[in-house]
Amino acid sequence: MTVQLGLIKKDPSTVALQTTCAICSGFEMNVCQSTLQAEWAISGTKPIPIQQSTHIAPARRIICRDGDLHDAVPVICDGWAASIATLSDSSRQILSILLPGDIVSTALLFDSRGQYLVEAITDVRYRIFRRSELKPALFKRPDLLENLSKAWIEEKSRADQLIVDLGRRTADERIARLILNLVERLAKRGMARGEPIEMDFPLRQRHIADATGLTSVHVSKVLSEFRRGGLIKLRERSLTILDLGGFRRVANMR
Amino acid sequence: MTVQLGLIKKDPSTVALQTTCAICSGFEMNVCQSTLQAEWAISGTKPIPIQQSTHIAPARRIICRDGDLHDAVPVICDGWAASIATLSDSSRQILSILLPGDIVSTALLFDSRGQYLVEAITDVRYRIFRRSELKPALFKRPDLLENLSKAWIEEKSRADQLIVDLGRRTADERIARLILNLVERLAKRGMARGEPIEMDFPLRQRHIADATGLTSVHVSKVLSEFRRGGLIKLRERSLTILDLGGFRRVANMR
DNA sequence: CGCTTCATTGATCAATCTCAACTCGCGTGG
DNA sequence: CCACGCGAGTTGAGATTGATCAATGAAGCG
Repeated sequence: MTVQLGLIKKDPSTVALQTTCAICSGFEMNVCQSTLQAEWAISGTKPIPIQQSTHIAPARRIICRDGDLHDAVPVICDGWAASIATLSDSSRQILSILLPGDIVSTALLFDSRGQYLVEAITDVRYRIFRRSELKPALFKRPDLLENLSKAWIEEKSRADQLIVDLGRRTADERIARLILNLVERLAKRGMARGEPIEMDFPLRQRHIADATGLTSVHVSKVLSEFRRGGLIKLRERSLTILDLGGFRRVANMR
Repeated sequence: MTVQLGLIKKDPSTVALQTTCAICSGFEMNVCQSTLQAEWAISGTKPIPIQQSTHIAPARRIICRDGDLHDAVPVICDGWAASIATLSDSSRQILSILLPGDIVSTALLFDSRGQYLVEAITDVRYRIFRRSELKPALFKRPDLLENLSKAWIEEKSRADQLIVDLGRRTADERIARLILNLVERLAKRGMARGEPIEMDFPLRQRHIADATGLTSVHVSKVLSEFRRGGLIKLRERSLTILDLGGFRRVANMR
């Protein structure tokens, strides 16, 4: 599907699209079809025609690996995914958990050197843009570039944070911080509500282990510990932070 | 000191400047005064006047911390430095070891949110550019932007690599990989020569520990192990890789 | 409904940390 | 010139964290 000047047919899922694309434009590149359309209506600026395609992947499916990224820049519209580095002994390290509105990696806008793969955690809807079109558009539009730089700083800052966590923190801290970071990111997207805070939490303990550099056995023990301490409730893919103060203390202390 | 149209007075250290700036322009932003001058001569393109100042810091001195970065983008001209995150218990994690030609962080070109400090490892000569001038220049010059994107991809890829190392590798592997990464980066700069490969290596074991998420006590033991195994020679701030194949094997295995 | 993946728990093991003592080289101030 | 203190490095003993192995039950999925 190619988008020209924002002229798009409505389809039955319009409402859902608008919801998630509203999230998306707040966080990322403003290049999505719906966004461009809206922008055109508001500002009168002529949107740049960017070829894009929408895809759906079921949970646990690989969305893309090295070879797939020659000209593709994927953006998560809906669902959770993870970018994962795999080692020769088949152990895995999650580099980043991708939430709706996240571009898989800002570096992909410029080059395709990715030593990792992207895997769906839940069912995922995502779009693929073509770098060969997106990149020139960026260079022409300082406002898009400004958005990009924000996404990039955010991405790098999270990577640095992860380095510190993996290098210098205990299992308890790593897990608590992973969860709190996700809570924060979800809250920004309106995906965490209530008092006490509550949200969908589709991560398996395997994912938590892969993200924190631990084994899933140990993750299970630590989570049980958290539950016993009345800090969180976590079951049936749903998470409640029962004692935010206490949990924060576990996450930051040392 | 402000550079206007590449008109600069020669000074006694011109030769040294040219040497390191040749390295620098190969790796980073091409905004340095010497580079701009040379570029002007070659291409006839009018260099952009960028205000910049040269500084010197002795080993172990902090080059900048959070607050210093409001409008400053430092680039290492000469010597080794490290960007370091410090935790509340005063333990430290090195995010990146900075070699001549490295910009401290490409994210600094867009924003000053840095939760870390930059510390000189050896005596360091560095330049500070002003973001308020550099950033607009970037947006006007696609070629500079292209250079920037390369530096950024490189930076992010190294960060991702470090995440995997800290999350999934043993002490031996982490240390060997740190050293091999440095060897590679130094070689690109012409700072590692010979057969077997030999180079200046000013890192203290403390730095290695801070970079690999280990304690310096354990680093000492692992290095002794490497020495006993005839893999490396490391003394008096000088490193020789005696058995490159064997050392690579230690670094990559699992 | 049968199979795979996920989660829990206990026992044991291994990697790394912590603590401590000692050496060495270096720079500083008396 | 010497004494001193400090940071860096080495080494050993013992403590701790988290990994590995194994067994079991529950949950998700075709």
